[in-house]
Amino acid sequence: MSLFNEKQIEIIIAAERLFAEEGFDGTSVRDIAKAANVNIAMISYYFGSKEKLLEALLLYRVSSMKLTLESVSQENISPVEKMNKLIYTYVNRIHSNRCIYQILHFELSNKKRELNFKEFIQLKKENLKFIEAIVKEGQEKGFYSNDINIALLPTIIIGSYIHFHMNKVYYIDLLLLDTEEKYEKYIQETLTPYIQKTINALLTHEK
Amino acid sequence: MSLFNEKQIEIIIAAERLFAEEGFDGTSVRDIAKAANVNIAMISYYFGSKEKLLEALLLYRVSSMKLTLESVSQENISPVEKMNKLIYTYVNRIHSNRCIYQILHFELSNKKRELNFKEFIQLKKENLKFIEAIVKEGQEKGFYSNDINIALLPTIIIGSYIHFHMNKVYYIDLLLLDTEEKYEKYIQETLTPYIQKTINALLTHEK
DNA sequence: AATAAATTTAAACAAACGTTTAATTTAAAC
DNA sequence: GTTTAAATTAAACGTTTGTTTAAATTTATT
Repeated sequence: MSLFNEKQIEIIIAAERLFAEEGFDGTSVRDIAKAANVNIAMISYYFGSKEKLLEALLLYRVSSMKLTLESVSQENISPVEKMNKLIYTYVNRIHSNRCIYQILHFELSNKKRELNFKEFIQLKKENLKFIEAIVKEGQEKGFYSNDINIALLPTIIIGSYIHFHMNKVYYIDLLLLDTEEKYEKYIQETLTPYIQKTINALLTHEK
Repeated sequence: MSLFNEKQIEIIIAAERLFAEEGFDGTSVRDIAKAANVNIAMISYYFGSKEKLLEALLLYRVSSMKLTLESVSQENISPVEKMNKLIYTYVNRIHSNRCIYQILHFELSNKKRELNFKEFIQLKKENLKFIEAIVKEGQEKGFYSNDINIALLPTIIIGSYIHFHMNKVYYIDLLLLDTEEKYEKYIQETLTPYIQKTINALLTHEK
């Protein structure tokens, strides 16, 4: 059983796209109702308010983002390969969920609303544990340097991807990614391997 | 002669803080007028509209951000030291201008307003040239690998810093940075050196 | 088939929004 | 000191905002 019924999910999905594209304050409940093909009153009816709809959206997405890194850390491959797979999986997941990440980034750094980010912070902490396990395995097996700030590794991975995506307009201009296919291809074939290479270089780098 | 008079700059500065904290659509002209201690009508009087005030803010900040990396690339030090200094200067400048960067990141990735980002994109391209010059000098002198995607270097540098700052709430929790001093100190003494180390590892890393 | 509950609707609500007005005050020019 | 221009004000403008209402429709239960 899901937390939300079909109609509620339709509204959530429509709101997600609009919140990402226009911002929460830049989106009206009338916009959402039109995009979801429902009457304006349905948003209050199902969620109570526009802000509670945002909370429902966060709950819906964050809870669905759990448990994607666990399988990687249990595979029977070298720590270096594990790390590459983890970065690939991580970047892919953020890319697939880029709308909610965009919304989250705005809401995390803005003082307007008091939202509950505990679940999101918990998710980030759990992801960090998987990364930590792989790094420690790599250190024990002599692949990696012992002087690593593990807490900042996701900063580079996510930060690089998010910054690339947020500055899409600039990179389209600079790298001539004039079609959506070229943009997607660049993320898959250049950006992701580049992040993998960067993390690998950092982890194997000696003082 | 400045483009704006004192009163206009007061309004711009007040708007900058509010736009960063509450978002453009989350800030009303009445909020701005109150923060700048002027009558509501002064915003239309001086700038024409709220959106034109945002444009004025972008113009004001972007034009003041030019020419900070040039001096670094001309110093008589090794490419490795130059790169470290450049990253230090770069991160510091973004940190000092974090409000406008936050606004820019939202506006760049949002479809609501059609703003003129040409100046900002030009600034980024000029910064890239300085980075490129240092990397090529490092390659010629045998410090750096020849297999470097230079266009993506700022992605890591800025992306890591911005992501750290945007997720401040999370990092305060994770790294116990419970005072503003500790947060500032962490950026200076841990995050910036970490970014320097990462870039250095990537540049010196062999395939 | 009758009843009850859940869903959907159009209309209305007050509040807040960005902008404009026209009158007033302040500063500058002559 | 008078005239002209610039700056500032309070009030009002028409829209749009999120939310609620009460009636109508659909679905589920008995």
